[in-house]
This record gives sequence, structure tokens and C-alpha cells, in this order.
Amino acid sequence: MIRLLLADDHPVVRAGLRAVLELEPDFVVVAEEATAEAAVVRAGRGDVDVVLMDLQFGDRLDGIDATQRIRALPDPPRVVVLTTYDIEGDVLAAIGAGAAGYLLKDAEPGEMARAIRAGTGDTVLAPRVAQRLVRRSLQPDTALSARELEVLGSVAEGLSNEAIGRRMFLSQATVKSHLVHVFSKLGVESRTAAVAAARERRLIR
Amino acid sequence: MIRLLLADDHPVVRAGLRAVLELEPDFVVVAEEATAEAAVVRAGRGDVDVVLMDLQFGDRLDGIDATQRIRALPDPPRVVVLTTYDIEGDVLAAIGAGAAGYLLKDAEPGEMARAIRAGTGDTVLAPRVAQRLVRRSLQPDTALSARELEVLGSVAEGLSNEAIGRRMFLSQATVKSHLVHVFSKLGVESRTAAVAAARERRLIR
DNA sequence: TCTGCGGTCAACCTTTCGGTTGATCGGCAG
DNA sequence: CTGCCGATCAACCGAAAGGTTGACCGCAGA
Repeated sequence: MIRLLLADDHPVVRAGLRAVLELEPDFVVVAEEATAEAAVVRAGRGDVDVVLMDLQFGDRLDGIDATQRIRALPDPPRVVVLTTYDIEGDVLAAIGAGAAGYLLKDAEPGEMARAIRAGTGDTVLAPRVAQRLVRRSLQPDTALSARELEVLGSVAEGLSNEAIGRRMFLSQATVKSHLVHVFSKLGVESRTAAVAAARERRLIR
Repeated sequence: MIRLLLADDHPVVRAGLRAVLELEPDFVVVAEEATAEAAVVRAGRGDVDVVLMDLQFGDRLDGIDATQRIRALPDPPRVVVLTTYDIEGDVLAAIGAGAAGYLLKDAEPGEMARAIRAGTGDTVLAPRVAQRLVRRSLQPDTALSARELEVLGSVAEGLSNEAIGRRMFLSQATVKSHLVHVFSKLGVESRTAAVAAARERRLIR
């Protein structure tokens, strides 16, 4: 019998998870929490095997932090992250925080149940998430360097090349140089298009 | 008895909606659909009073279009939009498409039920959504016009002024004119900064 | 009726951005 | 050791974007 804790700020999602997961004979939902803070506390009571953790509570990304704190508990439950978006940065952060799996909310119930059961050893990624990570690691030519991503992030905040240069202690020439590479890798020809493309490819939020 | 159609691409959300709504004695869920297209077809069968319509199917915003097409049916059901974000552009688009209400997924079940029942006359907005709209309408100097929002949306997609002009059948002069007003209202001085500011204020996605 | 405002467009000018070439430097793999 | 690559910067040019002024239309409200 696998004892589950649901951590999500949406009542509808909690009800849906409970409904689909309790169809599995070996699953039992022992608690629901609507905040990351409450989920950490509840997970510490020791009667939970797996926490299903949303990443976004309200408009904050508290799920990563909560995952980290749950994994720091003595004899901690496993944490399976269950979120809407397969943002590359979020996946890496979740794994770094000690998550045992990364599922997407649009998954079929059967797939979810399988991932929750399987997550004893290695990290379990939703097929779509894993596929994207693998595909990108096979295409180093289109992968942005850390520096390029950093510049692009500042562009997405609306900064000018000159302002980015000041922030990063670079000349405008260097900023432009990075951006030209970014444009080429993303197949676009303007900063706004680069931001749109990067967001679509879930390189930035 | 109010007959409901659930249109959402997430199995978990559909199960959750069914679970919380069927607690109401006068509600009955007659169908669930996972695509906007299927929802339009199903709504045409004439045995549905209210469609609960998500805006995002996969990564597309098909919900607006589906709402419009459902409202164009003979003797159409009411459509209540049920989505995760209170993006101002989405709210206006939904109302423009003929939605009878705009609810947020993090709403309490009771509030949802009330809004679904009430939506016979005027449009019903979730309290948080309505509050934001009212607050903004009290500040007419910072409110973007529909046309300005439209242009800004194209900017966020990465289009150039010339491309926006072609798309909207305008001259670049007009596009620039709209953008200058947008910059002034948002307090920024570049298109990328305008996109960033508008996203932060939830004017666009 | 007149006024104001949103929407449309034109002409003009300045600044920024995009694109190219070329160069230096440091680290790392072969 | 040598070559490659990422990061850094400079100078230059054309194109796009930003900013201003001014104009016209239509419509809703004073």
C-alpha cells in the first residue's frame, strides 16, 4: 500500500488526483495540502510514502524549495513533481532538489500511477520531458551556452544591450556578439523574436 | 437540473471538476471532451446547458475560438471559461467570444458552482478577476486600448512592425503610433521592455 | 453642436539594433 | 604542443525601431 500526500493549491486538481489515483487498489491518499509550507510539515509526520508536489503555488515557485526541505527530513518520503509545464530549467531544478520523478499534469492516469510506483530507484521523467532533454543533448549546435542564456534572460526582462552590458560588466559589443549567436541558434532575427522562440522552446519562463 | 459539458485537455482536471461539481444536487456532467474541436461538436447535440471551457489545449489557445463557435450554434449552451490565469487579454477575448463567465481554476468548488448557476444574465467574473479589471478601469490613463493590446500581442510573438502591419492591415506608421502609446502607458521605452511589463501585469500571456 | 478620443496615416529625425569582419585571450581535448 | 571554442571587444554599415509633429475620420458624450 502506497500512502500519498497531494500538494497543490488548486482544489479541483487535488480532487482530480484523488479521484484517479484512488482507483488504484494499492494507492491511498492520506492527506491534501494547499500550500508548500503545509506540505513540508505534513510530510514530516512519517506516514507518507510519496508526495505529489506541484511546483507553482499561486504565482510562486515554492515547490522546488518544499521538495528540498522534504528530502532533508529524516527518513523522507519520495517526492514526485507534478506540474503543467516541462520547462527545462524547472526539470533540472526539481531533480537537483531531490525529486524522484517529474510528471506533467496532462498525463493519463495510468501513466501517472506507473511513474509513482516505479520511482524507487532512478528519477522517473514523463516520456515527453525525457524526450526533449535527450533531443537537446544530441543537438549541441542549437544549445545556447550559459552566457548566451544569461544575456537572453536580460533581453526578456526588457533591457537594452547597453543596460545588459552594464549589468553583466560587458561592452555592448560583447552583448551584441552573444545575441547574434543566439539569433542564429534559434533561427530568428530580432531580440523580441528570440524571446518568443526561447519561451516557446521553454528555455526561459 | 443543469447539464454540464467539461472541456479540458487534462484528465486530472476533468476528474476533479466532475468530482466537485457532482456534489451539487442540481448539476449533472453529461460529457467530457479533451479537445476544443470535440467540445464544439458535442455542444451541438443540444443536450448541454453550460460548457466549462478551458482556454489552453496543449500549448494552443483554442478555447477562445471554440467558445465563439459554440455561441454561434443555434440555441447555444452558455460557455463558462475556466482557466488558470487571469490574463487581462484572455478575459477580454473570452467575453468578446461570448463567454458567460470567467473562472479561475484555483477557485473553491462552492464559488464555482455559484458562478455556473448565476451565469444566465450578465457575465460572471471570478472576484479576483473582476477586482483587477475594476482597479484598472479606475486608471484610464494606464489602460491599453483593445487595438494597442492587439499590437502588443504581435510584438510579444516576435513580429516586426512591418509584419504586424501586414497581419493587421495597417501601415507601419500606425503600428508605431500604437506602440508609442503603449510605451508611454506602460512607462517603458522599448518593445521588449513593453512585453516584459505587460507580461508582469498579466496584460498578455 | 462641439469636444475629446481612438484609430488611421505621413514625413522627418535620432538612436538602437542587427550583421560582418577581425582580433585577443584562456582553457581543454586530441 | 596545437587547434578549437567560448568569451571578450572594436569599428563599421544598413536597417529597424523609437520619437515628434501634424493631419483626418468617426463616434460617443457633454
